[in-house]
Amino acid sequence: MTVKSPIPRECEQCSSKAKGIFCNLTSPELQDLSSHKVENTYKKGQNLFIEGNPTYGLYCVSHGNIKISRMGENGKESIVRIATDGDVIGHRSIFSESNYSATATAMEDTHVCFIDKKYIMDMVRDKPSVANRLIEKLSKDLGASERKVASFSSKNVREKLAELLLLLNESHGIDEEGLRKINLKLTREEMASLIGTATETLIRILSEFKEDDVIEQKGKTLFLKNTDELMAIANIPM
Amino acid sequence: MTVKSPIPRECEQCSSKAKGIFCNLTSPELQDLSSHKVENTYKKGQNLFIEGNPTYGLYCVSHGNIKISRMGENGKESIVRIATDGDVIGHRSIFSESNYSATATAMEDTHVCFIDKKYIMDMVRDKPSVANRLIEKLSKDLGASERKVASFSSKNVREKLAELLLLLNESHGIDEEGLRKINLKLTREEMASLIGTATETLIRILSEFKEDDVIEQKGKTLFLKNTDELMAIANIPM
DNA sequence: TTTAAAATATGATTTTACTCATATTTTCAT
DNA sequence: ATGAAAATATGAGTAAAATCATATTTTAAA
Repeated sequence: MTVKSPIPRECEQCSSKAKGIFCNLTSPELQDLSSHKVENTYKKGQNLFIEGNPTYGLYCVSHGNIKISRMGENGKESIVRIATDGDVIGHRSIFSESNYSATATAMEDTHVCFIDKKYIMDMVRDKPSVANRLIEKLSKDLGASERKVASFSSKNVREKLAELLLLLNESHGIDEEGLRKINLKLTREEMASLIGTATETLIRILSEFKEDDVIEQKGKTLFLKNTDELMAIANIPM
Repeated sequence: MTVKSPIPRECEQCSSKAKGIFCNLTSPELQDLSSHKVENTYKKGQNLFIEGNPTYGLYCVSHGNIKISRMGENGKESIVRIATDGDVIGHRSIFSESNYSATATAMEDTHVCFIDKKYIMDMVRDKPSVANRLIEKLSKDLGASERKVASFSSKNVREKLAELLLLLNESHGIDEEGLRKINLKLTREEMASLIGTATETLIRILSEFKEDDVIEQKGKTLFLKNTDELMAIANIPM
């Protein structure tokens, strides 16, 4: 039995603080934010919001992994990204469209803080640091998204999968027994959806990677054994 | 000989104003902006900036089409988008990375205003309306980019091409003889690069569209004859 | 604990799109 | 105006990945 680290009740202690858009706020400002947030827990499979619904505000992930996905016209789910501890969700939608363009689903039991749209809007107007951090965050998100488009338009599945494993390593990787463990439970179908390929194709190439000793699989969990080789496969310059 | 509309010298008259991030500024503020901008003309093929170069500031397209492209690891160009009259370029890079992630190339003789990074930064800090518009713009750009990722991961070339034609219609389409004319000179190679496919494949499917009377080609210019059909092909709900 | 359902895995076949080849047309520089 | 280069076009062969089929393993529910 492991000792769980307690979930912080105050924004000041929250993992979202450093990564998020509130990192430059003063203590009193954070306390005000704290008093305006609404804490929520979601069980595995529950939705924070659904594609097409009107936007209510911003979500800060305090603990847990959340799947952001779109439903394609063909009925197939396309996963946009996996948000994790400290990530902010919904910040794009509240500033561009009136409705969410994707669905957010808890991948496990999750602790999330909700901040009302109006409070955020006021903050962006009154606190330059928040506006600035938000601009920075959106810019980085856009950069990442454009990189993804570039990958999708020039890479084959093998290259895209290698790239995905490296990205998951950055967002969810932890050290374990000298290897990098992808600390995230994903079905093969979900992995396939992240790179826009068929589940069977993904499984096949994953098997090739195992064959080539680039990754290892214990149960459902993936371990990276050779990130340099993955970089080479993904065509990422070092 | 056609009568050219004069290119405005003042931001207040500029086509960038309405679309851009400065639309809520007062007259004196616009005049100050005007006096800080640097006007530039670029001949066809000249670069505004190059991928990897440090960022200097923001570019407002007053007149002309500008290609934003990345060089893939495989040596093939991947076109991110085509910016046109009123568009802003480089706003993402100056707020996230220190270097441009793409190259901007004039597709014809072009008139562009350059605004220094520091001036923009100060403005974003001091004028909430500018920060707000910028946040909105980045949010919309991110939305568009995420839509593109979704398309790329679920659509085949035929669907992507139909979608591209519709997008070009929105950004560059004009009415002519009851049809929609794509008012933009693109080589087939460039069109292919916009949707991440091989040039030959693009030409083939374009021929199918001609066959099916969905588009028409006069010289190098494309005309859309049946946008509803294109929507159906692209799987875009009406 | 047993059983049904879901997920993983692998093979066979088909489809899609890429590559290579080559012909024709268009564009551009001299 | 003319020739070279670039762009467009189309065919043939190949490669990549999707689909369909089915077996095995894992997971979760009764």
